[in-house]
Amino acid sequence: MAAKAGKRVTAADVARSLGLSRATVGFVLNGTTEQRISEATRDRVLAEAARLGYRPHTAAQALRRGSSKLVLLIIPDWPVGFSISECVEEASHALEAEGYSLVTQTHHPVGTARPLWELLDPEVVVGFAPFNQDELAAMRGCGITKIIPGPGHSASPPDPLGLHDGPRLQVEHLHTRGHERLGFAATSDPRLSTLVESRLTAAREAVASLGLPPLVVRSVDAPDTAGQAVHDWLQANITGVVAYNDDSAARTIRAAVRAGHEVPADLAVIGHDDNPYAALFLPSISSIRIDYAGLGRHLATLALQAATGRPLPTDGVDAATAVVARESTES
Amino acid sequence: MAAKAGKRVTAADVARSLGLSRATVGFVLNGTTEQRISEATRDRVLAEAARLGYRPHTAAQALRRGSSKLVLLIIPDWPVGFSISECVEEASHALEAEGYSLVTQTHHPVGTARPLWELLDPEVVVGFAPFNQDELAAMRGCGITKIIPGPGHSASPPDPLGLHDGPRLQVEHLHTRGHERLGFAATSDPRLSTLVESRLTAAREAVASLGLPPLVVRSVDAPDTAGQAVHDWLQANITGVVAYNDDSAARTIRAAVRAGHEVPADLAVIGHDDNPYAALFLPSISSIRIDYAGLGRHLATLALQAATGRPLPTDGVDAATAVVARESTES
DNA sequence: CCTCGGCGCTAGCACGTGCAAGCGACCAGG
DNA sequence: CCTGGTCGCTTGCACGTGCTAGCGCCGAGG
Repeated sequence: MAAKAGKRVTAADVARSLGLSRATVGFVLNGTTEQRISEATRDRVLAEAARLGYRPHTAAQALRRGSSKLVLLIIPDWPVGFSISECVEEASHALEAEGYSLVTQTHHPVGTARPLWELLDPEVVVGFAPFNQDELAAMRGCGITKIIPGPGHSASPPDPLGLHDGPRLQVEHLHTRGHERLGFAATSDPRLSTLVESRLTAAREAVASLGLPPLVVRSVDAPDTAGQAVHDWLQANITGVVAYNDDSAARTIRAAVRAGHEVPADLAVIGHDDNPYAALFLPSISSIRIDYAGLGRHLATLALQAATGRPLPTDGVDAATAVVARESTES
Repeated sequence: MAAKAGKRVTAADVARSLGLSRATVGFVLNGTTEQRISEATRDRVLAEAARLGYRPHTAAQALRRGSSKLVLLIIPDWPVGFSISECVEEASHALEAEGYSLVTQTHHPVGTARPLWELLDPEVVVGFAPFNQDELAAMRGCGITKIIPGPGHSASPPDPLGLHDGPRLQVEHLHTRGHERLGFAATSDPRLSTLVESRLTAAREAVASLGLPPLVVRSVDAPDTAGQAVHDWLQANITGVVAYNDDSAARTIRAAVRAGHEVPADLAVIGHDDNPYAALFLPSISSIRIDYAGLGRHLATLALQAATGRPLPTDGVDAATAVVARESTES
């Protein structure tokens, strides 16, 4: 059944075993339509390949064809929780259907580990947030040209990470609950800066379009700054806080409760990302649920589009972001 | 400076540009000691390679040398939080020093995405928990023989994930605080079963060695089962709960507080993994901090050992697990 | 019977690299 | 002047695959 111990089964082994040429085997296994192969031969080859446990040598394929059929997904070091794996799973699936494979790397900004694009030379590199100039330069230096989101399309049109929809929903949720004066809980963590900025901007737009007074922005990283932030907000008659994510929301709530205030009576707070801990918190935290599966499919479509060139019907983005209402905004 | 647009710079390009043979270039770039190369030539080659921006073609190297120099780390889909990236980063670093690279894949058990070992053919596959029979069979089918933890060494001697130290520390921590009758908060999530079992076993051993009454084990997955668990524990005069992880701890605390009890006065709870949210919870959750950096170095050592064959001095495992005492166990 | 076309298959090159074997030049010793 | 050895470099093969060009055979048409 299996091969002799330790040796790899090659297409040549299959050919030899059948008394055919290696080319024929290659044609069958690749399903080449250029070349006509009789039904009988095709079946024999497939059966023998299966019997011997033939696996194409990826490195040889990549060498010959010049492309690795790999897509590298750079995952930021955010505490986005494990829901991201659902996104990865879905994207992998969609890519596999086209013969591509997904490799992920969590990018540790402070670290110096060599980025994977240097040695996997993937066809496409996909990120959740735009890459900075240094990263772009490094990729170009490795001959990688297909990058998403590219410098061209500054923000991917369909808004992959709910950069606009999420904050808008947060603001609208608080507004419907009667909150007019809103604060924004940010973090000063530099590695999050781009995403914080994106979400803050989106929240500002939502506030403006509703005709509400401008957001009062504060950082809530450490307990003391969070306490100060809560103090400032209440001083300014803020009654609702849009948090950058569930972590910021938790910090805000913690500081408010510790200062003797009631959540949501004195201060309503809504987070973002629907981290699993949001539901466990006391009080449980209202949040924005992101459709990670849809996001994964979307990213895969983008990647395939870039890889193959053909535009692929962008069959309606189905990444549905939604509010999950919990105790931190409901009485 | 850089290459002509779109074309890859090969060792042959460097050689041609200098009027040397490709072999010479290869010897210099590989630092081969078998072959003597004059200092002058060596410098010229290195300079020209740098000038042209030469990058070895990984696929070609892998093909020729027969090994991919890749280590695949399978990360379980646990909500272990993002600290795991520190572990990955550290392991990458240690592996790079030996010319190996680390690729990670979060294993989504319910998913059907093809495992990466099928197409990267890594030299070693490393996991946090032992692999099951199906996975082992699949790997062997792809010709992967070096697997950690292997079926041979059932549990890696130095206890990578704090499988023994962590639970022992939890029990001892509660015991020092005067708790004699202890409960164990588990989860019935099947994908966590192996780790839960490991930690439960370790906790039982610790309890036994201290001469305490046996652990009362309950699941705390859903709010109602958690409520029942808390009820059972208090009924049995349990005063301290060892939680499988911080998530279980949070669920336990939530249920206790909701039932009108005080934490830690009525029930002290200690979690595991020191998830970032443990410190934010109300009350903040005592936990076990794992030395992820040390764990990463350790895993890298194990992988190199398996890859190269030479035993590599296991220079003292420095993975230090420690208790982080917080409000959920301190008055 | 000869020719011609198509079907089914094969010979062989190329991809970029690592490395074994070999080859010319130079130098010292006899 | 010849010989043997070493240094520095080159020729060339192998890795496993994708795919182009071509080859033999067989049946049909003239």
